[in-house]
Amino acid sequence: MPDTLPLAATEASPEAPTLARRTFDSIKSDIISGELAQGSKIVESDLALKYGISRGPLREAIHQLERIKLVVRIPHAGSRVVTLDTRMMEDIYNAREAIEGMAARLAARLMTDEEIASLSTLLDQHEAAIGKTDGRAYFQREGDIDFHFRIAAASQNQWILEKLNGELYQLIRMCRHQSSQFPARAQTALDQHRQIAAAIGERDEELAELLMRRHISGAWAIVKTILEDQND
Amino acid sequence: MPDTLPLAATEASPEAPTLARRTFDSIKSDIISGELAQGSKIVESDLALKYGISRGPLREAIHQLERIKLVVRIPHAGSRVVTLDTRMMEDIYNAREAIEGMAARLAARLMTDEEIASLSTLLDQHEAAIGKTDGRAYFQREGDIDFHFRIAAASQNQWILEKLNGELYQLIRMCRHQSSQFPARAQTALDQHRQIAAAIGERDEELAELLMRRHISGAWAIVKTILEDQND
DNA sequence: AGTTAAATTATTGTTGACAATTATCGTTAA
DNA sequence: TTAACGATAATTGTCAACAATAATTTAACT
Repeated sequence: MPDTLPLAATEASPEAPTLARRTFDSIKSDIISGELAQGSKIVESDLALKYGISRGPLREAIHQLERIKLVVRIPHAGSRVVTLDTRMMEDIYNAREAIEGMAARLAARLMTDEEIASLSTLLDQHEAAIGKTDGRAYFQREGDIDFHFRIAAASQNQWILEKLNGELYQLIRMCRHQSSQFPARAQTALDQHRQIAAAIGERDEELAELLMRRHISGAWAIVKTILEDQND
Repeated sequence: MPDTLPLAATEASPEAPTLARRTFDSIKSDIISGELAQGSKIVESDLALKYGISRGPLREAIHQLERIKLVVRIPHAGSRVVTLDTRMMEDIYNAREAIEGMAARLAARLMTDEEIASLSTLLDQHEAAIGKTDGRAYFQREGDIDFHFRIAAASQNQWILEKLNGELYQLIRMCRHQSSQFPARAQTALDQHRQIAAAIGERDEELAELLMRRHISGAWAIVKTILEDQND
């Protein structure tokens, strides 16, 4: 029996099973979008009021946010929204390079031929999108993450998938979303994605890992200059 | 001012600032030691009674345990102690190989000469310990993890350090602690540690990463056979 | 007897009040 | 004027009761 509920249900019916979880999602997107400013103090009672819930589930949501590093918490002293400095982002990108390199290696080993074909289709779509929207489109940036997500999923490594999707990508989204400048390197990225996909298609684990690592460290080099320019 | 507190303080004064945190530590060691069996159900009220606290902080402790994967939790359905199957441990070791390889690379770049000398001293101590105690103790006393921890710390990458020390090493400890057999490859491990330390001393990032990865994937090959033997 | 449905129980999710801790601000003294 | 001290306020940590959900048992019916 499909749950074809009336529109009102969208608001009323949870979608997510628990209050804490819904609140977690809300605050998360508020932080990533910048609605909750970096470094701003989080007062439990205030936020509980704002989201219309009690402090219990709100606390739980904050703990989950701390887990994925969107919030830093100090016992008895409260919590603040994370501030993304260059140092932290370098840690993130270095870790990402290592993990996602391994993911690419595993993907080259484990992806089915159908999945590889589907990945190629995805890149075609991205290419079309770039042509239409002049490359800088918001869609493309999420499209970038689409590609990386597929590889992470194909690695069949739960730990890696969870860390990439649940933590690192969130922070990178936040960093991108709040950076004033956007690099227009959509075509470059797409070319590299194609090379990586090709290496996976050849089942060349070594090359897939190498290319992925190079792709990511190259991205970091650019992000780094942007971050450093901003701090002047 | 060193905190040379009297013995009584160890018991009476918290050491950890919050109840939830202390309970987290307690349950964690109970799980790692096997006192709380793998796969056993966790009932909040029972544990709250057992540890003499209310459900609030206990819930918080359980959430933290879920974060480091010692507990799996399903909304509205309760939580259980994790069960370490071969599949999960393979994920862990693959992730560890990637991350700790990167840590070794960064360590080769960033370690001071003093730290390198100190690392060498540590390995001397381990060698002495092996001679005395017939090798098995190297793993049991967790000297092995000491070495790896130093490298993780020397990477100066907070994310990597936190994931290794807070998550992966815990799971590996648990796996070792609850495995009936112990591989007596202390001398082999020590030799490999020496090679890694040497590469770091030479500031050879490439080699340090390579050797670390080989060291870890070698360890996994052994752990894997043990796990598979156990499941018969 | 087996299967489904209702009622009961057990367990988790949520709430508001209370306790403990930390930060803030004004006062006093050097 | 500044530094240290103490009182006050703000905020987090903890608790016990209540509500909602899921699991279990019982009962009825085919």
